[in-house]
Amino acid sequence: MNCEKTETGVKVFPVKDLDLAQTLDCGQSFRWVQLESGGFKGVAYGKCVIMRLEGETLYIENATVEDFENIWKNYLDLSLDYGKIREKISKIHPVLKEAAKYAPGIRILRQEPYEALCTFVISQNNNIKRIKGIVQRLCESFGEEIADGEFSFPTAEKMASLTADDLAPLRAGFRNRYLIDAAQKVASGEVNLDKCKTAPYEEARQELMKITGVGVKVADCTLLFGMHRIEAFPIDVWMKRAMDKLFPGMCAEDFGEYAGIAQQYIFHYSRMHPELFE
DNA sequence: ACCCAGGAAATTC
DNA sequence: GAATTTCATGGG
Repeated sequence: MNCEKTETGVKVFPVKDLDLAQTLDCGQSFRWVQLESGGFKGVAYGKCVIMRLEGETLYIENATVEDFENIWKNYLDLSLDYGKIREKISKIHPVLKEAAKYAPGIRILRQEPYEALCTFVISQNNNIKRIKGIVQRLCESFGEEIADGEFSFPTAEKMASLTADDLAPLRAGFRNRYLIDAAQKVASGEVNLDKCKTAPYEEARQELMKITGVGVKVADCTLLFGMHRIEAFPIDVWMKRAMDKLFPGMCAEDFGEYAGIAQQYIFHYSRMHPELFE
């Protein structure tokens, strides 16, 4: 895979097994918006870029070759061979094979751990459209303006200096105090996010669950999308329906070391086929 | 008016 | 301890 400078950003070729809509707008990150041009604009790691894919050429506007190597290559998980993984997990179950074939361009993003934690705390008993609005207001209110009208995700330290009432304008409701608790425990070191990247899975889960407002599902999503623990298998309402109907008798462990990737294929497939569950 | 939303805490049985 | 209710907010 080669990355070279263009007039306004970088150009990367070849990029396989990537579909930007399937990856950036499928409920793992809540900060990307699709422009009329078709490109996706978003902020991660304090940088704002616009991505677009033409065949197997990925263009990232407002990025340098250095940023690509240090941030975006990692963010999009481009070092992992998803084609090979898809082939492997397709042998587990015919419906999984079908789901993987349906959206082969899904990748698991490597988001910032604290951002993943907060956005999935916000996600509970909520819908994706509203989650995006709350996250947007959170960044505009308490993040740093890194470009004209573009804001980074606020730090745990910044949020730890606030009270739940300060978050009222976000309209996140009962989740406000959960966010403050998360910020305080991360900022103080009571919850160690770095440890969650390498600790045994159940231990990492318990570490996150020290936070009020973090249960098994939010912990699993944080581990999958913020710490790249691809063995995680978050079960939300869609996944529960899918497991009951499409994979009766199976559990997370049956999906193996790439369970998280399988989960994303199944989640997306299920959301695109609601009629399966009527 | 009623139900649901990538759930979890608080309360009740 | 397991099952049920409540928690803000917005959209359909």
